[in-house]
Formats: sequence, C-alpha cells, structure tokens
Amino acid sequence: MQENLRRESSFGKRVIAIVSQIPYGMVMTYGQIAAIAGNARAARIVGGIAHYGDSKLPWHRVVNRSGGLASGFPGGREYHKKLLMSEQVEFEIDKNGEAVVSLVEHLWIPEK
DNA sequence: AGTATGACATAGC
DNA sequence: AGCTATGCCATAC
Repeated sequence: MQENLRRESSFGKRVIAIVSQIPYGMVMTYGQIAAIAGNARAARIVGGIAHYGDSKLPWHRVVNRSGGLASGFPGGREYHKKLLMSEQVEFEIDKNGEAVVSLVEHLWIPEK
C-alpha cells in the first residue's frame, strides 16, 4: 500500500497518478505532466521518475515535446513506435524526418 | 551524507 | 533562428 507511495514526494506521486491514468490510445508530454503536477519546469523529474522509480506505469504513452519518445527508452524509438501503433496511435513525420505522435489528436488532458 | 546525472522544457541571448 | 543557461525532484554513486 504505502510502500509504493512513500517512494516519492507529492510531486512524484502526482506524476505517477497522472501517468497511470493515461487512457489507451492517448499520450502526454513530460512538460504537460510536470505542469499539472505543479512544476512546469520539472519535466526532467518526470523522466527521472520514469527511469529510476518506474514500476508499472505506461511510460510508453509519455512523449517529449516533439511528440516522439525521449532517449533511453528500452528497445529504442522503433519499439516505442510499434508499441503506440499497437494502441492505434497515429504517427506523423516532422521536419526532421522523425516519427512523432499526432499530439493534436492523441494528446490527453486530464480533468477534461 | 553530499555530489552528479537524468526518459525535458522554457527563457534568454 | 539556433545555441546556452537555468530550473526542478528523485535515484545512483
């Protein structure tokens, strides 16, 4: 019970709560999660929790500001892309030629 | 116990 | 318009 709550402070708990509530076929950006959690500048923390404190949260539904997955993901971006494609998430090609999630269609906003 | 790095983002120059 | 600098919390060493 509390063992999975006492790992982080209120910010981390909020991040975990938000990420764990991302519905199927939806994605969120680190910055948005951080902003909702209370610190728009703490986007790194979201990633930090993801890397170290990750438990069972759908981090594959969490993307960076570009709409693509951040670096360091297990399996690489192609695995991530395949994963989201399995959830019927649509991808778009940005100017850099990189596959990014169509945030306009798949960006999920909690409380809404 | 203190320092360093990190799955990012925003502002400033 | 592109690069540098700073902010944030948590985990690792």
